Amino acid sequence: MSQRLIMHIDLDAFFASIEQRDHPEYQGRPLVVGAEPGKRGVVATCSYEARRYGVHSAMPISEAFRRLPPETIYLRPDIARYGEVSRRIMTALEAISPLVEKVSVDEAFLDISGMERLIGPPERIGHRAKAVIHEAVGLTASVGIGPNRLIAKLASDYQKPDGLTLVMADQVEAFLDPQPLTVLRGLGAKSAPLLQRLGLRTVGDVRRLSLQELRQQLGVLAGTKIHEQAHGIASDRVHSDSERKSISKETTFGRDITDQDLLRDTLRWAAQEVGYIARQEGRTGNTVTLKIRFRGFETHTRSRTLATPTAADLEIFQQAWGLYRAEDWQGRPVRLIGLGIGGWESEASQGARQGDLFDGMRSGPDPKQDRIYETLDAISDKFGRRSLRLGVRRRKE
DNA sequence: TCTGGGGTCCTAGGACCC
DNA sequence: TCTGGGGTCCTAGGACCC
Repeated sequence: MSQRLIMHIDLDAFFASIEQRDHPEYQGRPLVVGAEPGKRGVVATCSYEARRYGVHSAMPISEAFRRLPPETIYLRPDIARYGEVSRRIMTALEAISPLVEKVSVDEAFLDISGMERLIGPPERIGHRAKAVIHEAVGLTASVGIGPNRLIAKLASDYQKPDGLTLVMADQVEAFLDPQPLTVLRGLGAKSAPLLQRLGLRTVGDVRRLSLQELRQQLGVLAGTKIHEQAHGIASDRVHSDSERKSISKETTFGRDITDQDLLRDTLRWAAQEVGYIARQEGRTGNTVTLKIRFRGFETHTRSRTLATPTAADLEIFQQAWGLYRAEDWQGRPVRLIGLGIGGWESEASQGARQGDLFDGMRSGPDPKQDRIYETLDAISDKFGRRSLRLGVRRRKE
C-alpha cells in the first residue's frame, strides 16, 4: 500500500489581497476588510502591513482602529466578488488533481497521491499549484504537503505568505513537537487551558501524556482525538463533494433593540434569504431554528421539527416567530436575531415529492398522501409502530 | 470593553419504542 | 407491579473553525 500525499492550499490574506490587487493605490498600505470602524463587528481579514500592528482576523474593529495608523484603508467585504475569485481558483486546481475539497472560500485540500509519476516530486507539485493559482487570479497562496490533512494544514501555515512546506512521514514528529499545542484541531479557548494549567505548552508535551490522562482531561472522544493528533495521526481522505447540512441567516443590530415590529421584520427578511437559497438548491428542511442574543451576549436557540419539510419563506418565518412568541422575551434588549433551516429529506423521498414540491407549500398537504398514511396506520395497529416506520423507510431508500 | 456571520460537531437529557 | 437494556429522535447549549 503506497503512502498517501495530501496538499493543503491557503490563500494569503485572501480578501485583503484581492482588494490590493484591484486597487494598486492600496498596495503596501495597512488595509482591513471587515466591519465599519465605530460600529459593531470584527476584522474579517487584513493585509500583512496591518498585521505588523498586531491586528488579526476576529479582532474587534474598535481595537483594530485604535492600533492602526490614520492612513489605514477600511473596506466592507464584497462576498460575491471574492466568491467568484474563489471559484476560479478551485477550477484551476482541478488541473493538478481531480480530487479537490473546498474547505472554505480561501482553502482547499488536494489528494496528490501517485501524482509524482505525472508531475514530478512533491515540491514540483506544490510549485505547480502556486503557479496555476497565480495565472488564474494573480494571487499568492501558501502550500503544505504531508501524509495527512493535519500535517498538510500545519505545513501550509508554517511559512506565510507565499510559502511551500513539505513534511514527509518520517519528519512528522520532529515537525509537530516544537509547535504550540493550540495548533491541534479542537484545542481552543476553553480546552487548551485545561492542558496548559498542567504545564504543557507544545505538541511534544502533549505527546508525552498517556491516552488515559488526555481522556481524563478532555473526555473520552476529544481526548482520543488529541492523542492521535499529537502522534501525527489524522485523516488522509479528501472528499470533493460534501453536502451542506443547514442554511441560516442572522444579523447583529447596530444597537440593542426592543421594538417588536423590527424584530418581526428582521425575521421575515431572514426567512426570505434562507428560503430563497433553499429553493435555489432544491432543498426542503424539516427543522426551523430561531437564534437570539440578548444584551450581554446571552445567546439562546429554539428549534421546532415540522411534520412537513419546507422551503417557503412564510412558513419558515411563522415557525421562527412562533418560537420567539412562545417565550417570555418581550421587552428584553436584543443584540442579534436570526434563523435557519436544516434536516433535509433524503434525496429519494425528495425526488418522489418533486412534483408537488412548490404547490404543496401553498396548498397544504396532499389529501392522497393522507389516505396512504391512514392505511399504513391501520397496518401499524396490527403489527406495531416500529415495523411500520422501518417499512416506510425501506421503501424510500 | 469588546466579542460578525456562516457553518459543523459533540454532549446530555428526555420521550418513546421494542 | 416492578424491572432492564438498546436504540432513535428531538431539543438546547456550547466549543470550535474559517
